[in-house]
Amino acid sequence: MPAKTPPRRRPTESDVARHAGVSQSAVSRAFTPGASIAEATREKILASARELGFHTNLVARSLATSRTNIVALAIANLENPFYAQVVTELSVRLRETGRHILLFTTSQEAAADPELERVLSYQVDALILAATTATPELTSQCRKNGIPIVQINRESKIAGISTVRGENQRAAEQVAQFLIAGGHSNFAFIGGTPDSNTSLIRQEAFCNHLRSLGFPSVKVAHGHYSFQGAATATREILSGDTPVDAIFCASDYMAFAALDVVRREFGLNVPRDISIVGVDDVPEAGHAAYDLTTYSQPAGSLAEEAIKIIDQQIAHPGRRAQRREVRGELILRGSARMPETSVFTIDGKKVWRS
Amino acid sequence: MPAKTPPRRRPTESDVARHAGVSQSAVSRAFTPGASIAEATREKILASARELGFHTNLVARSLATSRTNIVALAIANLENPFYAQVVTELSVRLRETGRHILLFTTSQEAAADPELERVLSYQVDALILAATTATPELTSQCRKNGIPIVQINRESKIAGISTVRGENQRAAEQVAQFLIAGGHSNFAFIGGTPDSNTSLIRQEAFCNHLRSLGFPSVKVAHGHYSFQGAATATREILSGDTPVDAIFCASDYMAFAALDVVRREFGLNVPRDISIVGVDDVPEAGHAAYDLTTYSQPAGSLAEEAIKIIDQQIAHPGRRAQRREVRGELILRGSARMPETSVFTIDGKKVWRS
DNA sequence: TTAGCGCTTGCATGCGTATGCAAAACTGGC
DNA sequence: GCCAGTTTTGCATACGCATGCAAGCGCTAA
Repeated sequence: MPAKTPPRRRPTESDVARHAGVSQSAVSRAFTPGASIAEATREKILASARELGFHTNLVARSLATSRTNIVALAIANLENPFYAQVVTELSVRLRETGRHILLFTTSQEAAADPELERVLSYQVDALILAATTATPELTSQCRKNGIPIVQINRESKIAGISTVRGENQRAAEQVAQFLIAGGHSNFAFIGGTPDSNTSLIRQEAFCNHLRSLGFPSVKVAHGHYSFQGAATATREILSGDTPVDAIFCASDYMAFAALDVVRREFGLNVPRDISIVGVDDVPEAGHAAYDLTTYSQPAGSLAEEAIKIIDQQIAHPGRRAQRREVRGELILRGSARMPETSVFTIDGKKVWRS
Repeated sequence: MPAKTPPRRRPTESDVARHAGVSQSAVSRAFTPGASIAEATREKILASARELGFHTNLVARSLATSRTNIVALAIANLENPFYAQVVTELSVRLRETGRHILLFTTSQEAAADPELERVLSYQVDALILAATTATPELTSQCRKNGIPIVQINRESKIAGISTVRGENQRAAEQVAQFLIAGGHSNFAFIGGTPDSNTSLIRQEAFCNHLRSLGFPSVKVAHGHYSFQGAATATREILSGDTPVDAIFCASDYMAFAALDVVRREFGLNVPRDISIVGVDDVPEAGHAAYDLTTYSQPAGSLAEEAIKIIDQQIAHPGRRAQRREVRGELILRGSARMPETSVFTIDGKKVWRS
């Protein structure tokens, strides 16, 4: 009966050292960029390492350096393609600096997610939250441990949390202006969760702008950032007794649901009977099936800014939290009636100049 | 000038031990389920830990136990909602056993991704590949180090890699049967990448089945699993001189592109002029804008089986690689012409019995 | 009262790498 | 050929936790 394959221990630096006839520290230095080691020795060591199939044990390195090069990413709503994009963009950019993502999928009300406290145990270098918010406890714990937190697309009332977001205020106002120019007069808004301040800011900017221009009050419903939720919200809005000829949705994903319901269940023609506008400009918004007019929020830029903030906070631990805004623009497509004037075509792209 | 906040070192077990008047090992045991420790001591320690804000340092624990409780997940195509679902399902299930995901986004041809070798450095407990395949080198490295590999939705010619997939063969045959029953006679297939064997198996089963029944040869084009790629493939298929009245796509995501092109660019009516069928049954397939007929491939089951395999491999390191198939079913919606017979409505759901 | 047993506890060491410090090996100039 | 200066190297220890082992403890039974 053949002996079991020995549980072959992974080679360590000591193994490599022995094989190359040097000390363990030499091996360590051979793998540390900028360390003091002769080129010849270094090559001899790398050769041995290759031969033995050695790979630096990052766990041990992390213990010794107390840096893991791991960033925790908590994300809700991965089914929303916008956040899938955010994940991808973050991943690509972090990889450029040799870092990786430890993924936590959470519910929207991460406020209540105790699981997130585990980030503290994992000794991650930073914490990024997308579509969720940190609890005050988590925040203070992280601060105590010097772990910077950045929230993407969610504001926070808590001090100490940095924020990256799109142009919520401007987006809402531009959309309002655009819909007015398109001749609409009965507006509705589909928000995310009632407590999401991103959604709230958009809602208030949208409503205030319209109110200040004398339009009747905006119908508001909440889609909770989910597809089904938004579908329900749309039904609610269209079933009321006041007519609605334009719906502004707090995300493209919810706008898709609105389009579905408006067309299939209410038999309306878009944009003849009703206009629908979203926010994000996810790839799907450009697909023929939706052809959604929307205010963009570039995932790549959000990711980039988030990482910049993290890096700064790591470099200057004392520095206070930052808030950054990333520019977007109104993307004209077929889901909203075009104004008769002020629409120009530049480089084959339609643009509206208010 | 006020002193800077001291770089407050995180409390360690020794700190807690001192505070609670016990030894460091006692603290360790207090946090190790099943360890030998008196309940009273344990509580005293937990109290101290809470007071000091102590959290187990998982890096140190990992070094000591040589288990990280981290599973590496390499994923291509996160923009395809199917894989976003897979990620979520894996995340939820792994969390149940206290594990987390270290995310690697790769290109489809991960064959060429050297970045993945890093999983070896991170000492992960297992490696899951979704929509990509491992290189032989990576595979042997992993085997040497006792890291099990599971591929989701991609077969592998390499020994030592476990596999979880949907019913590729049956799916293709069922779809062929269904389209025939719907009265179609000119078929096309849009595959993923030419070297994806998942796509190949579907293609061959589809084509062989039709050929054996005497239908003209199936037009084949490759969409490379991307939206734009599938759009191009669709144009290619429809621009030929032979007519096509049914397209089977290797994924829902590509089917969406086909629908877009067929409708917008060729002005065809679906399903009157042409039928389109996908595979996966992603949530979007049920949305009104697509209403796609498709063969399902349950992401949750795939995730579950993948984890089961991993756990077995970890428990029995010697055991050889496994291949599992997860059941799906044909989901009838509006993108494909209904056969005039054999379609029943069960629980409000349409079902086809060939 | 004491031997014996089982449950708790602490001691000591190991996990694999990084790094300050001092010793060793070079280097170049004279 | 020798010395001062510069690299390069090895030694020793730290990082924070887990765990085998033996000592300590309380309790039961004789």
